[in-house]
Amino acid sequence: MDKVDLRKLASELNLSVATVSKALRDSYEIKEETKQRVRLLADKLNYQPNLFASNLRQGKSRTIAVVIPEIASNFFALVTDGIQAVAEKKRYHVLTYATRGNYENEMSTIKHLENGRVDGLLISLSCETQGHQHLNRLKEAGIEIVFFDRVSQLSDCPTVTTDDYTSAYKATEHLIQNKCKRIAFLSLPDHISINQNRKQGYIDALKSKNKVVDNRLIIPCVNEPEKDYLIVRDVLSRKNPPDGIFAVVEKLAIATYNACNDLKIKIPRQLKIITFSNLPTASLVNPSMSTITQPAFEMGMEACALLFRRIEKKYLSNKTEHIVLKSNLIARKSTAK
Amino acid sequence: MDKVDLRKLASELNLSVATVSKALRDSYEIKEETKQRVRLLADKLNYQPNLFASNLRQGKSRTIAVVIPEIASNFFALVTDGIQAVAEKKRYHVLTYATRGNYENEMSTIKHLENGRVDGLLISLSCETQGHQHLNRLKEAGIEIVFFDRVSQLSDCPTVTTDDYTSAYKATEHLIQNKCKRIAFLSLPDHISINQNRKQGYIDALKSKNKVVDNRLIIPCVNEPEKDYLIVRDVLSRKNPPDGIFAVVEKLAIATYNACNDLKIKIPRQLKIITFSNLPTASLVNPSMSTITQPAFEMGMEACALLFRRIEKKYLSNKTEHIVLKSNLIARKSTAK
DNA sequence: CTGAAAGCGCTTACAG
DNA sequence: CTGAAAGCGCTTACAG
Repeated sequence: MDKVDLRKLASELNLSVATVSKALRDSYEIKEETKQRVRLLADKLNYQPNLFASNLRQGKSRTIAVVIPEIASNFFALVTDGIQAVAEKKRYHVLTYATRGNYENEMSTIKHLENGRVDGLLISLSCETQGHQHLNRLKEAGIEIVFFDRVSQLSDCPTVTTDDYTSAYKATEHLIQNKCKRIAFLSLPDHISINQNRKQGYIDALKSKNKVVDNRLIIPCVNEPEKDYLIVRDVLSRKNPPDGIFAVVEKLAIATYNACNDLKIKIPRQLKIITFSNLPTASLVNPSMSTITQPAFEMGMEACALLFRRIEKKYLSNKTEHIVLKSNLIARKSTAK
Repeated sequence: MDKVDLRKLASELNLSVATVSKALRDSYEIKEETKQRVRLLADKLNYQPNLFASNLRQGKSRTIAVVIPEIASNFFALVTDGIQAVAEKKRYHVLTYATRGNYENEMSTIKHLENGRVDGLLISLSCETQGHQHLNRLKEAGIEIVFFDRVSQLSDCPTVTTDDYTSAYKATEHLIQNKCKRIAFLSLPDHISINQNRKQGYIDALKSKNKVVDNRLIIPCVNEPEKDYLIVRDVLSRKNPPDGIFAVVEKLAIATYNACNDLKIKIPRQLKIITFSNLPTASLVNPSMSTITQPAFEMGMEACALLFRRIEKKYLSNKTEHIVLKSNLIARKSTAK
């Protein structure tokens, strides 16, 4: 079975390649009867246009890239799912890249996107990301960028985030109300905006209750499972250990649960825990875990829809959209009095 | 800043486009000095070759597609992670498509891949998949296919799976040893090979212990969270309910936990549960969950490596590789006597 | 060692 | 309404 291309269709139909191409693109220039003949044969021979040829010619790709720190996380998996759902409807293809929280990876990935391979980029920054030259160059190359969750404050790109400051404030308040005196904030590396917002919410909530903000209770983790576990266990083994943990991501909460099991610390009696999380088993763990749950799937959909708005009508892009979605605080047993 | 293409480099360097292209591809035809001049300028101007042009010309894409039923599942997220890790090293791009367990989706996705957009496909079949014409056509188009986990018995493509029959046999045996008399097998829709292997393992284990296989204890779920929950709750509310549940995927186990909570059924006293699962919180749920854990990340790596072996040396492809990885049975409290 | 030329398979402005 | 021709940006067989 030879390859079916426009030339083949054209010769079988005694038409020119130009006419066949236009017919398949439903051009007003072509009469209905011809269009039908063309479509019929194209279907019969299962013609599939060569995307590289048409992308090259048209200068667009109907493809977007998604760059995330990791795939195997409930949050990012749900976001990606939401992105796919929207992209699929638009008949766009989705290239996914995991940076593993590594800045070098992120830079080289983005550099490889500069050749027009994609029309747009949805990105959640890796933990280590600091500079923005690589993203600026991409923008200059005419590729639309939308940040989600872990956004950059330095660029004027559109963003989709959740109300991290407010959620963190409420979560801290919740711990205080349930009698926590020494609340440890388990954080990711510091230059992530999301982390800064959450930390600020935590700090402001403490201040508003006239609690002293103790720097030793802001625990920077490193985003490596084993090391994070050791850091957490270390904190819980201190002479004057915390009686409340506010974890900025779910894997730190899991590390805390594991450390408590190993150290025989009772949750919530000796230690209360709340965390940002999209774990489907939050209500099933022992004890059930209080969470702030982000609308991850929705975030993916919103971010992708926003990206398409930008791709499809660039001329309107003088204003920069910032969408903020609400997270949900669900109190369970891990923070019970 | 205009676009930097070969022509631009060539004119700045007083060379021909052909020479520049060859220099960048490190051709033996070009002298070292010229190569260096070219590379220097290319770096300086941040030249990125247009992939559509070069793919069109060369007839390959350095891109693979991953088609999975869903992204937001620990298992598939881990597999995808493993795939990415290998693809990244080979400097390949990865297009991801989620079929949502829908056959139509799977067909149309695969049809769109027939145009040479990718060099290879890694696929785990959707629950509903039955026919194989769409995959056969893709093969005829010269695109290499590797199946993983949910494989097809009908094609002669290479596969990467786990030892599902054996694992299921052992899991059933484990339940019997812990005194279960009526073990319900919660299954996915039936035409998935993985499901058939797991079911056969279950049946054979029962037979080997001289237990009757009661068809009513093979419970087909439908792969929709709410409906599955209702099916499970219904089973547990029967007059003569099961005292053991063997779930073929983790979401059915989660449904079971939820149903037990609602119906006040005590695990493991009244009901024991074991499931195939990659949940990071299996040891933290209440009670901790006995699992058969598949090496998901490794499966992704193996499948991707196998695909590259096929892509890179098709001439050797007269034998079909089938890789089987070992799963791990981890007994926890949910199956304790 | 370098370059002119053809061609990958499309799309589209233009002519008829 | 149809078609001839140019061109998207590369790569490569061939000539010199």
